[in-house]
Amino acid sequence: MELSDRKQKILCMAVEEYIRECSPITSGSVKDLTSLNCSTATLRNELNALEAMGYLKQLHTSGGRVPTAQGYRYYVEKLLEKANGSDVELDKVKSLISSRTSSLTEIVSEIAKIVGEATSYPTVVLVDGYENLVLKEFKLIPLLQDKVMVLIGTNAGYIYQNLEIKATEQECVDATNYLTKHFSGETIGFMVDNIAEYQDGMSGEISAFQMVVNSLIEGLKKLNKQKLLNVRREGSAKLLSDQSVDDAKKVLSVLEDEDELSNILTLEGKGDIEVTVADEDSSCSVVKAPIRLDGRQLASIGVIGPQRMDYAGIASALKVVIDSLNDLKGE
Amino acid sequence: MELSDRKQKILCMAVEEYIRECSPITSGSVKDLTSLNCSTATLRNELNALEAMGYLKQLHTSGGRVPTAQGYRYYVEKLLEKANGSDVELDKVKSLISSRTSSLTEIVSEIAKIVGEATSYPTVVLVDGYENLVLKEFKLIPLLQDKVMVLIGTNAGYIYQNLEIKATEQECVDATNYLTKHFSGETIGFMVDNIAEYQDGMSGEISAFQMVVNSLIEGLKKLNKQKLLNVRREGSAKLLSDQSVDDAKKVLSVLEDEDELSNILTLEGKGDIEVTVADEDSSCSVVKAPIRLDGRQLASIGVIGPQRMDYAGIASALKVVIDSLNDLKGE
DNA sequence: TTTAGCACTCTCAACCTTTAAGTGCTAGCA
DNA sequence: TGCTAGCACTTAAAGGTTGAGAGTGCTAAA
Repeated sequence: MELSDRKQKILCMAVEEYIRECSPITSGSVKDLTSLNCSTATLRNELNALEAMGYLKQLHTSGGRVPTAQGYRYYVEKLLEKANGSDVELDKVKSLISSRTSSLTEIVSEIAKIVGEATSYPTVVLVDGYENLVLKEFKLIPLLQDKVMVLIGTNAGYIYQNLEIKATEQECVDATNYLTKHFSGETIGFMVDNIAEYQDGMSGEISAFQMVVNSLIEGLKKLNKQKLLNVRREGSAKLLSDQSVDDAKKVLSVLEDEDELSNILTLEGKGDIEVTVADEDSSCSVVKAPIRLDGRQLASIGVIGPQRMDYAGIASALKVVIDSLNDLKGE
Repeated sequence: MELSDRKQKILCMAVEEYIRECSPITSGSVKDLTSLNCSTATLRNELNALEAMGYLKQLHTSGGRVPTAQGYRYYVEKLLEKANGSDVELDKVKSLISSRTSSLTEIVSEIAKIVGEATSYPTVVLVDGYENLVLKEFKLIPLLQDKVMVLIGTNAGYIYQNLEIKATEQECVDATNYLTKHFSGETIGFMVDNIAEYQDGMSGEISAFQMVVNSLIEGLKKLNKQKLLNVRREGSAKLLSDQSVDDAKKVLSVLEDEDELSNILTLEGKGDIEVTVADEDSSCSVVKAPIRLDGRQLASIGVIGPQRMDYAGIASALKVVIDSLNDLKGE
């Protein structure tokens, strides 16, 4: 059922006002805050209708109305239709891009920091697998005490791995060359899936370095299952001032539970920005988006907060950031 | 002024009980909870005396007493005298030790995690400079796009650095050999301070790789000024249940302020475990300790909480962890 | 030095009252 | 049919009162 123009206007204004002031919306405040030329009685009828449709609810008979989860959702949908840029400091995003010499971990942490600071809400970035990273460079370096450090350059920064194996300088060089020759330009997923085949096809030339390569692949498989989670806690102290203790507690609990964060950040659809509004089932609201590079999804980013939070600001900040990242070519 | 045995007993019991139950101590509860054979009236006199000395205070005329900051401090001092081990999972500490292949960052994060989980309080580890790390191994690796990755093995894990310079394979090998020859076994501080001298004394042999070495030292100087801070938020949601909203907010604010955390973690004395009790000046309590390796201080670790927190449990957990680490020889 | 006894103080919870805000409803009007 | 004015009704919030209960300080006696 589609809402009349006036109902839409009233509902959106109500949600925004409630997000801002946290005080229930009354027929009087609607009259003051909109340019609608009608009496409070008329507005009361409208509010009554919106309540009957499930968008608003009264906390008690004579105390104004507050948005329901459904009301928030309606607002958020309208919002995403006309999502526009925001005042995120684009400079920061750009400097991030130029610093691609960093490790993936640093880059992820930097993205979380930028969004966290721009929105003043807790922000989580999740890299849930390295399959889609594109390989650019390999370096295997023998270290003291039978260890080998593997340095893998990708289109999204470097990743490191420590292997507990004994290998000679020459074996490392051979392995480096072998990997560079066959897998440069491919994704990590491709390499892990196809390495066996490559080795089968050249059983003649297999030598000592094969052991090194196998160990690396084993390591990567393990690494792939681990999730790289970066959590920023911007504004979590502020939650206590802005929200009921109960709501704040819910958000803080979620932030401490890494499994739940992973679940939350898993993207449902193929769209861009997705919003989940807290209701009886989910204890906090999330605005999340995929991070892509060269068209492949690498990670997802989510801003976590209570039901009453600044969806508009967050969504537009996220949009700016992920658009910048998505535009970025993995040189 | 020294307290009588009985006063000591009463005060310590009062603090412990208040930490546990968060309800004011009355003459009745003291009688119930201690084995002292005297009447409540006598105990009232004692409580009165302790109040006059500043260890306890009444919130209102007839409502029992709670410890003052001074009272907590007295308790904590007594506590540290007889600090004993706890049920921290020593296995975890040991597995940490065996995983010295990791990077310093990973090790620091692991220490914070162990203590955070053992105490259920927010825990911060601060590495405020790399001067005292002992150098074991160098590897300079030329990468694509005019970059050089520097891998420095120390007695406390590896540190990485990315240099934005152009260098040949041979220059990197030369630099690696040069550094290994002169500084293996020394501290990073020594190397940074003395490198100029070494170079002066051998102006004849200075060659292309000098540029690489200089760039590395510059980088290390910069790195040395940065502080490596790892913050775990264990139990920060629980704070909201256990404490007044105000106290919880204070702790959460501190956790968000990296500068303040650095200040807090700076050790005052030369002792082992230090405890600061929250009072008018400091908004939260801290139990902190130095992390040493081979007798040199590398970092400090602190557990942050409200005034009313489990000092005994935290102090003993910290003691176990830092003793294990201090015993550790940086092979 | 300790104890028993007692008057005193203060919080807390329950209860009531008043006030002001905001509503739903109805009847009348465009 | 939609809008409006008016009015009775509801409710939360704030303020005040009360009684009960817990715990104290003080005093006099052991």
